[in-house]
Amino acid sequence: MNLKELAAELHLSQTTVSRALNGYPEVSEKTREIVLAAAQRFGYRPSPAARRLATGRAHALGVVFNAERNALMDPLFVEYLAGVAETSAKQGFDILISPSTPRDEIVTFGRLARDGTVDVVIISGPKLTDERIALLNELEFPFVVHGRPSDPTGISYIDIDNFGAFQQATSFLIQLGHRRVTLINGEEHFTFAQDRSRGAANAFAAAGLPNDMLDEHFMPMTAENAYHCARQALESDARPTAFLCGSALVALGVLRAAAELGLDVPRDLSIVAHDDEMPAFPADQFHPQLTTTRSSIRAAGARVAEMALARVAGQKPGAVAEVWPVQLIVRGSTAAAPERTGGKSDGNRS
Amino acid sequence: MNLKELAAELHLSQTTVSRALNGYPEVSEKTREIVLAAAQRFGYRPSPAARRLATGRAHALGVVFNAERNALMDPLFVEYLAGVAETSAKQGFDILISPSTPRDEIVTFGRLARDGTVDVVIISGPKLTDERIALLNELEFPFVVHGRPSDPTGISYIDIDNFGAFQQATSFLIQLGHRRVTLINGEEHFTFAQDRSRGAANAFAAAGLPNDMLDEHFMPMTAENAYHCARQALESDARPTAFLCGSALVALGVLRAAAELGLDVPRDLSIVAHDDEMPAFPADQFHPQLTTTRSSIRAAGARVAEMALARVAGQKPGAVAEVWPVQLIVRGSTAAAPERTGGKSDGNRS
DNA sequence: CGAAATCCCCAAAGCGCTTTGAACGCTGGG
DNA sequence: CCCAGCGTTCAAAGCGCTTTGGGGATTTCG
Repeated sequence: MNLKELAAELHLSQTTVSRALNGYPEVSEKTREIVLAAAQRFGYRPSPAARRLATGRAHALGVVFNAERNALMDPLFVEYLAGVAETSAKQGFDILISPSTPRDEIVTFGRLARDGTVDVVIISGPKLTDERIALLNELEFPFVVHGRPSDPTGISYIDIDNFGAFQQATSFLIQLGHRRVTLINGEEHFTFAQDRSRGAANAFAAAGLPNDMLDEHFMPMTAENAYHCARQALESDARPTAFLCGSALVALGVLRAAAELGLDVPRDLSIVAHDDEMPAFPADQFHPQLTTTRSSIRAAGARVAEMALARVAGQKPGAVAEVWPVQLIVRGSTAAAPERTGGKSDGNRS
Repeated sequence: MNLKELAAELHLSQTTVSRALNGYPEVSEKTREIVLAAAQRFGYRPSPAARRLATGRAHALGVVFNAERNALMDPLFVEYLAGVAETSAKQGFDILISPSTPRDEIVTFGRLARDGTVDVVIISGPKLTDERIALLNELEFPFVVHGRPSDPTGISYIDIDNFGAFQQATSFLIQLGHRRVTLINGEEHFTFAQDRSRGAANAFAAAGLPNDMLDEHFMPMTAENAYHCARQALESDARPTAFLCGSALVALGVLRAAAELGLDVPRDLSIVAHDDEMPAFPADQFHPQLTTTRSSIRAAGARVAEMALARVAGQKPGAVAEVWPVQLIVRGSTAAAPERTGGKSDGNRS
């Protein structure tokens, strides 16, 4: 049943019926009720395609996702998507997933913006110099960002306090007596990795410790990468007594390296990981349970979708800039640093 | 730039231009070339919304996904989605994600089918009695199934050989001397869980062993559930010497239980897991490396999307019914069953 | 009581594409 | 020389909705 038929059934014009259904004021309450009742009764549902053509708005929100073989952030992405879905479903917005490889990502964004299949897109994981943001700005296409853009002026975004989280975690380790700390970070060009790096460095500086006791590595955050990195660090002369991990997956790799080398966590080695709350891998289900800096990536997804919809509804870009606090949760993977058996001068050992 | 403008530019009618672009035969090659060149030059892109309204086809494929707080299959879902995306991108199809809770899943499917926002939907994880399939059949809306429906007549589907995989894995364990085996399976109402169950049972029967040596548990396949289940089994009188796991996550839970009880894998306990190839948790990155029955959920996603598109292109439902073989890959988590120190009569022990 | 304001409602014009039915110019057989 | 037949092209009618620009009733005010 379409609008014309419904209107005929009611002996009203399409105009009136349309307006009644969409809550316009120039229709009397009486007829509105009649119309709504009839629509209900006949199970009338307006055609999204027609509405889209007539209004020019798609009632959909775009998310591009990396379909490259190494979808690194897998478990995170779904959880994030669930958050986005949560709010967008509430407002009857569709979610359009556009697969893309990192190479033609920018083309994908261009297509989304020009085609009009979506009204707004969400960019996640902003980089130091982000061409996606540049493009959308140039096209004047609405978007919001999940993460903190390097230049946030005129951009609505939401981020967690990566700086604070890693500063806090690092301070905590320093207080426990740890001096040699290895930070396994994400890839260097992501702003979040930079923030975390600065957070950790800041804690060292605040404690009056030299910066070179913080051994930092940037890499895609997989368990395997982390494993290799940790093995190498643990077998080196300047063996760290603590690891800062960018994600629970990274912690998993570190745990494996420690186990293989016969190191006990937390006796020989402390581990703090950032935890985005993947339900598939709850940090408190690790062995030992992980000390984490915790934030909900799902909640962030929900919020960023909210912002995206607000943006469609006319909210100015840059109107929202939230940085969510991150809580340090101390569990079983951290302890006081072991006695320094080898003395300070590790260099002599080899 | 729209069709009318492009046509005006070329001094041709919209009809001709439209046909030239869409490859209809009733336009001469000469003008087709001209039109295509001009379209290229002006960067003309037809409006999806208008096309959708005119043709009635959305050029989109629907996937509903469970946005409930416990998105159990998280890592799997992304990998699967990546597969779907891979092929649908190739044919320029959009992917529409519809979030849903298990409760109103059926409503979501109904909406998708009636709204015309998608041309076809993919159902995954069919159940023994599946109301989604029933609904779409009744509405005569195109769909394909990822997994094997309990009644596959007239339905296009693709599945992996769950029966064969678990039969093979179980036989392998039996050959290694294992007699008490615990199977941690998915939820009972899924067809794949039934198939796996039958596969394992069949192996026991074929070896002439009583069925009650196979201890089977149905549950959502999370690491935590598996952990609790494994603890209980390992602390019972009839302690199993081997586990069959429905997924790598399940194996993770079992590994933790074993570690906590001081059991060595594979010396004291063998583990075989089904592996859907989640890149985030490669089975060969576990410690010990997991013996698995391996299949690519991503490839399955790609294939099922292909089928979905074929379905849109007019292929008859039920035209495709593929069951992919599953390979047993022996790694370090399996070994010969330990000597039976306690004798056969475990019942006496308590 | 007439004019202006107020309410409701309507006819019709798009939105940008596809597709039907017709017409055009040309060739070739009768 | 005429007409059927073919290859190309076109004008116009939708697809189902929103929205503009009125236009009857009814009310309100001078």
